Amino acid sequence: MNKDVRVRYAPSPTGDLHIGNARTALFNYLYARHFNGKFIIRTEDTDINRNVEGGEESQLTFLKWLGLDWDEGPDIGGEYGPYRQMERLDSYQKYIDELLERDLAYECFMSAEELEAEREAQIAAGKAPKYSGAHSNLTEEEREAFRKEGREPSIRIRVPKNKTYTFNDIVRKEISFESSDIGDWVIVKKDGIPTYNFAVAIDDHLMEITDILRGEEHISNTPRQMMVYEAFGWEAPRFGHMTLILNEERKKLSKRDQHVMQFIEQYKNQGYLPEALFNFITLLGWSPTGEEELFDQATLIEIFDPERLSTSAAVFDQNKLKWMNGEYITKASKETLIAITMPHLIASGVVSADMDENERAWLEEVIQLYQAQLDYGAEIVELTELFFKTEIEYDEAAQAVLNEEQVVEVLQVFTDNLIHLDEFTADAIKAQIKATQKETKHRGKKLFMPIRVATTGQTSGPELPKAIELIGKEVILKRLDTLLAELEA
RNA sequence: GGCCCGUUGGUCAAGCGGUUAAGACACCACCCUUUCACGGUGGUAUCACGGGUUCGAAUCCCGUACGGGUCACCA
Repeated sequence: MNKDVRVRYAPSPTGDLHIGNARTALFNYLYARHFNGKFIIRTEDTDINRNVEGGEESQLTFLKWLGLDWDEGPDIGGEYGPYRQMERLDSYQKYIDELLERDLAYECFMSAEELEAEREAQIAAGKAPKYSGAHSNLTEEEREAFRKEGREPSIRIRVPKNKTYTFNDIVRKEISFESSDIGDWVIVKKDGIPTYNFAVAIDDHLMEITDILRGEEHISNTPRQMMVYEAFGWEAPRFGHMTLILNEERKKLSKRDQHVMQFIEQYKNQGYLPEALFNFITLLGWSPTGEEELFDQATLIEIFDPERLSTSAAVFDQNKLKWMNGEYITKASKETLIAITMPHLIASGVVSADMDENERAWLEEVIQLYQAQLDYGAEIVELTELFFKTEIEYDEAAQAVLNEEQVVEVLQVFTDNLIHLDEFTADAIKAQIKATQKETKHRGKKLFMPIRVATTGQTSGPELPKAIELIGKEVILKRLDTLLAELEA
């Protein structure tokens, strides 16, 4: 690389940060940092009808949450500002004027209805819809006449005839398009605002962007942008088009999909860790050389290699994300674990936000019981249900255990042992389980399962003595008594 | 429909002319744990199809099928 690498992520503030956008941002970030380049954020807000209030802020907030940082952007400025296209309108004007001046662009007065009619006629005739060029050679008089009618012009660029646009895609290698397949396209809308394809090329050039990684849906935009670079004699950046992320039906992940969570915010809210999400998304459409899959951000920056970007689309496997998040939770600090779980417990109403110190300490112990098996924060609610109620229900698997013949004896003895316990601690409880074993001669599954099921209602769960301690003597004895009464009846 | 892109297990994927076709998730089995969870070991399962090229093809070429993207005064 002869020039310093400058890479950008250009979000439209039309909504919250989506997984697909996050991935684009993340790979550009990795690319910039790997090559010791600059990472820039530019807001593409030229579609004033679709912009939403707070959209930009939301995008930036979740980018930050994911662990990205940038060198220039709408929030921090920089030498190449401003970083919002709507604030750059002035800088586009001279280029528009120049194109008009050189007759490389022209005013088109056709109405939306006329354009639509033209398109439909082409489709009906079995042809690819494409602007006909009807207004490409209007005389000054004709233009004047249209203006008198009150028509507003848009500005279209003249697409060169019989030209092949070829570029060497970072991920797909050589791709070419014929200019004859592309109609003169709009560079300035009727409202005077430049279109995406035009503004993006001007901005990328002005901001000295060297490399662009974006979604596959932009492949066909590339020749258009190349035309702009060509018209001004500018060198085009390197383009790389990443594959799309698909849903289970192998369709482009769309915001309407019900099966997977689409927005980064949802993952944050469900108690996913940003490091896990970062790691997981990186592995969607890119793979390292070795067999390792768990990487922290610094390592990913170091080993990232754009040559290893995948050329085929990937299905978003939420299940594997869950697993990976679980791996990160297992390694997380106590503080992090509490932070991603406690709010869910409070929200579910089982504990109060202004709990006292004792309750908090108890709750933290309960939560820690599940650190190794927890996959995401919100899961804590169902996992810990049994700690927040006195009566429990026994499902089929539990019933099966309770039907075993030794159950009554084991539970009877265990209950008697427990009643006299002064210190209701895990160690003491463990000793009583041992004592129950000696007395009943039952051990292993025959010993533990009845106790586990009777006290927790579940056939699987956390370490038993500790769980019993945390449930508390009173509740445990109550459960035991109730169950024994039922079993004997 | 035109143009563009893609196709290795259920999913993510390695592989870039010669491999017993890695690894991960999920699933199953076993081991560890006096139970559970964690962990460990092993197993089931893949080169879309048809032609070439080659001594040899998952790898290269051409077709077909299938999937996707795009053809906006959206980005």
